[in-house]
Amino acid sequence: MLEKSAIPFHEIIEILVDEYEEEGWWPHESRFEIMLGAILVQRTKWANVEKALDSLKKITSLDPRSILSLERHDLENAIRPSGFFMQKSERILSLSSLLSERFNSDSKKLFDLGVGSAREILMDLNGIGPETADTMLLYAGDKPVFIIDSYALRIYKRVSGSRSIPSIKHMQKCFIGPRKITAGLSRHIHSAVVTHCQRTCKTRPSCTSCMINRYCEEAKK
DNA sequence: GGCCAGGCACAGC
DNA sequence: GCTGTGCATGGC
Repeated sequence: MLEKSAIPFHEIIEILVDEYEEEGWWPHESRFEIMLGAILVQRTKWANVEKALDSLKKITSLDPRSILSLERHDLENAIRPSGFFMQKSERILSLSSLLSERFNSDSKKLFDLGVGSAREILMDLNGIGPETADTMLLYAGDKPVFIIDSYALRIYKRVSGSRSIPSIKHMQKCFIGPRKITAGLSRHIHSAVVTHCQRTCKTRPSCTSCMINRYCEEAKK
């Protein structure tokens, strides 16, 4: 009976993907900027991340060495709007040191090691967990990685009416369906899931206006 | 003024 | 292994 599911998840995801374009919702100018954004956005809204990135752009050239040359106080002040500024400045310095020392500040070299190795190296850094690592792999490394975040989990739980936490493999199977995972598909699914959860399937959901409510246990309540 | 936001680490069961 | 908690700011 384990992980048996009659819910047509990939049909649901198809609807969301059709509804929400992947309109460059993660703006960036470099791989490193994406990686910084992935740290800065932890438990924070993107609007606040933009403030932090804008401030950083004014005082650095947004590359690892330039970040490392900052006074700690200036780094903290720049990223203050994104919250948790002491933790996040520590995490940003760890990442910058890693890239500077082991990859000559070229993050592409890290991703060229492949998904498995790159993920392991990133997760060894304090403050980079599975979601942040996978976000970096997908958006900065252009790797075909499926991101499980709290939004994907929310949709899974509400649609299925299940309280238990499914395995990552199971969720991936549900969301991707029979298709082959590509970076492009994964980005599109991830952005659609996030957008849907921000606009409709919020902490307190607006089920009456939801385009997938006919599939959803939560909406039947 | 309370609640929430693209997590993670760490302590205590 | 799982659950609770601290981390901090900004916007509704």
